[in-house]
Amino acid sequence: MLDRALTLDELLCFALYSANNAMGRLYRPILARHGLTYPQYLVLVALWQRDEQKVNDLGAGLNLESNTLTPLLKRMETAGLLRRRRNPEDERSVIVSLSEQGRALEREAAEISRCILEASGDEVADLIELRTKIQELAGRLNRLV
Amino acid sequence: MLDRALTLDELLCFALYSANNAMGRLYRPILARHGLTYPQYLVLVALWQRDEQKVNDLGAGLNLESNTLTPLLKRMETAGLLRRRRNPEDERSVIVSLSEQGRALEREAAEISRCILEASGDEVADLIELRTKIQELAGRLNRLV
DNA sequence: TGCGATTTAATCGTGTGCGATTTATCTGCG
DNA sequence: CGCAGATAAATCGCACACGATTAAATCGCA
Repeated sequence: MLDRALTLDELLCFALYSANNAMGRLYRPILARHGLTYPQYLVLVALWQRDEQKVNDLGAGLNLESNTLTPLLKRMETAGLLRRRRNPEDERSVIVSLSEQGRALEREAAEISRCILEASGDEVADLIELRTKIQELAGRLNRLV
Repeated sequence: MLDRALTLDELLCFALYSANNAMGRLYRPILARHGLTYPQYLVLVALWQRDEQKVNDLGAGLNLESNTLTPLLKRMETAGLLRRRRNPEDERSVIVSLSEQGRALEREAAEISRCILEASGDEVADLIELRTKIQELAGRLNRLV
């Protein structure tokens, strides 16, 4: 089956790719006003949720590894958003914690997510259902890797 | 409303980001066997659908601009997947066309998309509905930019 | 106790995405 | 005809993602 040619519009992967790029383009100018990039914002969300996480903990939450996180966290440290220090209990790991500046941004985050929510659609229940479906998909895909 | 802290799992944007990354990780080793990256594969899908497209046409289909496409297409040309030539009718534009090698990969693409389909879920109708919802979201977001 | 295996970050190279700008070509209007 | 404005691609710089590898610290077992 499915011998005929594929089209972009038939590909679930392209729908995801395109929606993710579009979301990034929407967030970028809003986040730029706070000196943030999109992945940096996600790191902050993770830290607002729970401060003092090891790099691996952040990676587990974000599905990223140190090859991506280390340089990203270094840039955020340079920007004064967080601090990185070796875990005294186990010098292999590094503990990431919010700076005052990083914590302060949380108060503006509600505003940001409201902007995005409005842009995403009008029916909140539909968005939640969509989010759940996408999370399930991500879960299935991640389980294969 | 929504004064309390956000969590990653509540963010539609993170669901998208995470699912898109996971999809990329799934595709990467499969595509690597054919010497392709994920965006390069999408370019090929667009060209299989319609050969001889201008850079802007590809960009309209993929929601990308020349700053992304030009280097990507140059790498694909170097790899022998396609050819780029100035439009004789209008030397401003560049026409991208498949090489024999690029065309040949289409036959293996059905195999690739079957792999991904199996990984994505078991109920095809559900996947199609999800894809449609994501496309609608992408459409709404893109319309704002 | 000692030392190989494991764990954790960091490093490196490649390929995107994209805002901003530049270069080349064409169009249309006086 | 000539030239300002528009259009198309290319260029540049920066920040991801990620496979592969490395370096440092800890663990576990003989």
